[in-house]
This record gives sequence, structure tokens and C-alpha cells, in this order.
Amino acid sequence: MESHHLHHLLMDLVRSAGVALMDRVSPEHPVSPSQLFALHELDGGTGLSQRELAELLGLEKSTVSRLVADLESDGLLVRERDPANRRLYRLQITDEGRRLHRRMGANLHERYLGWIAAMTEDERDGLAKGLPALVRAMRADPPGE
Amino acid sequence: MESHHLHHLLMDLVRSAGVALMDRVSPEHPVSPSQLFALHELDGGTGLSQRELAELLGLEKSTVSRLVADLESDGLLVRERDPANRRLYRLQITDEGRRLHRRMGANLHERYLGWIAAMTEDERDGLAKGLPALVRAMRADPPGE
DNA sequence: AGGAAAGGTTGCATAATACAACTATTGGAG
DNA sequence: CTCCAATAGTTGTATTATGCAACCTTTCCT
Repeated sequence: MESHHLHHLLMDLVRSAGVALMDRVSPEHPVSPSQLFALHELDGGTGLSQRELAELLGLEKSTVSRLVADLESDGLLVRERDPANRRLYRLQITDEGRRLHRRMGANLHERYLGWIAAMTEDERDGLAKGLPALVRAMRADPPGE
Repeated sequence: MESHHLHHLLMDLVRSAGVALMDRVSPEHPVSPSQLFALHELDGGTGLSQRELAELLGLEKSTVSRLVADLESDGLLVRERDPANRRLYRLQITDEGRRLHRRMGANLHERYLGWIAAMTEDERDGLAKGLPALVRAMRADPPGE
């Protein structure tokens, strides 16, 4: 696995997956890509501040401010000032936010099954071993370094 | 490798990789994410029409029309009408376009090396086997189906 | 205390995009 | 052969996501 090869694969994957992810999400209520990623980050690792979320999403803090305000007014998350440091918010996804996040995954379920089915046993095993490791390595090495 | 697990990994990966990819691209000349993906598609599989490119990128044809017009005026690609069907263009990346595409990969080289180094031998092998297979499966199953 | 730093918001400009209406070219059906 | 539908692309217009700069509020340090 050399660098140039990885680059090529990631370009393909980010484009394909990005298109697929954004394609069939929640036809009921329109949700922007960034909002989707925000919900994904908040579902699981919760209690993030807006600044931390901005860093994770690679967005400016003002953008995140509006993004989060929209999500809050849609009832997908709540903002509570941190009592220990009242400058910052602790963002908390709501049950409705979680539902939406899950629905997005469910919408893509058949698609995922198709992809998995199109791989050999060996390839599936390799992916199961390598992909989580890559994600871990990427998350451990954020852009601003 | 189950569907729900794959969904989670892809969300993480698309976000992380997307941020990384767009972060350090070509500080000399500003290039939008979509322009970058367009160059990537054209470098290699060449002779695409604008409609085909739009489908690959998940964009509206009018958006691609302007996108491609900008790239052409920047000298990164050329448009030639197909003699056999003069309704459509055949898009051809230029040498300068190729250079820019390569430079983008090079800018991320150290980052890629870091990620690869942070993985075990097993994980690297798994990734080398599984990731190309996933990309292949995804490309073989485009969104509009 | 007072000022710098950090988190967040708001005003403003810009860029990417979708949608709809349009032109031009092609390929049939009669 | 002619007309009509379909296809590829363009342009007008509106919307939305975003960044940057200036600002407010809270905290922390000296």
C-alpha cells in the first residue's frame, strides 16, 4: 500500500461514497451534508463544543454556529452552556436526531449489502481489518497539524 | 463486515478524508472540491461527456457546464465536440490539469505515509486487499439505480 | 483589576448549486 | 422526407453553504 495508490483510492471512495451518502438521505426533511456529518459526530461521542465540532468538520466556527442553530431549531440537538466554563456549549443530540441518523444508515442498507456481496471473502476480511485501522489513523492525525 | 458497521466507517472516512483532501490542495490556485474530483475523473478515464461527468459527480448538468467552463478557461481541460454526435463534448484533461492533479496527491504524501505507518502489517495488507475491492463495488453500482 | 485569550454570534460578500426555460443536434415514425 | 421527441448543453435566477471580519461574553493569567 503506497501513498500514491492510497490517494487514488481515497479520491474514488470519497467521491463515490459522498455521492451515495448524500443521495438517499431523508427525503422527508432536507438535511445538508454538513448537518449529516455533524449528527454523525454527535451520535456517539457526545458533549462536543461547537469549536470541536468545527475542527472535526473542517468548517469555520461561524458556519458551525449557524449549522448548529438550525439543527437545534429542528429539534435534532440541544445546546447547553457548560456550567464549568460558560463560554462554551455542550452539544447533545436528541432522540429525534438519533432517529434521523439511523434512518440515513437504513436508507443505504441495501446499497451496502450490494457492495459487500460484490466482494470476495478475502476482500471482505481484508476490509474488515484494514478500514477501521485507516479510519483510526486518520482520526488520530487531524488536519491542523 | 456488516452493513451498519460499514456505514459508520464510511461516514468517518468520508468526513476525515474529505477534510484532509480539501485542506492542502494547491495553495497557489484555488480549486473547488468539485473541480478536483472532476480532474480526478478525467485523469485516466478520458473522453467523458459533461453528462457522464455530472452523473459521476452527482451534480446537475448546469452546474457541470459552468464547472467545466471554468476549468477550460483555466487551461486544465479542453472541450471538443464529438464529430459523431455534435450535441456532446468530449472532455480531455490537459497536461496542466494532470500536473495539478498530481500536485494535489503530492501535497498529501506525508500525511498518507503517516497514516500507513500508524497501521500494523496485517491492517495494511487487509486494506490493500479490501479497499480496491470496495471502490470497485461502489463504482459498479452507481447511485441512479 | 486589567488585559489577553477563547468560545460563540452576526453582518456581509462570495461561491456552489439546483431548477426551469431555453437552443441545438440527433434519431425515428409516419 | 418531414416533423416530433429525446438528448446534450447553456443561461437566468434563487437559494444555500461558507469564509472572513468585527463584535460580545466569559475566563484565565499576571
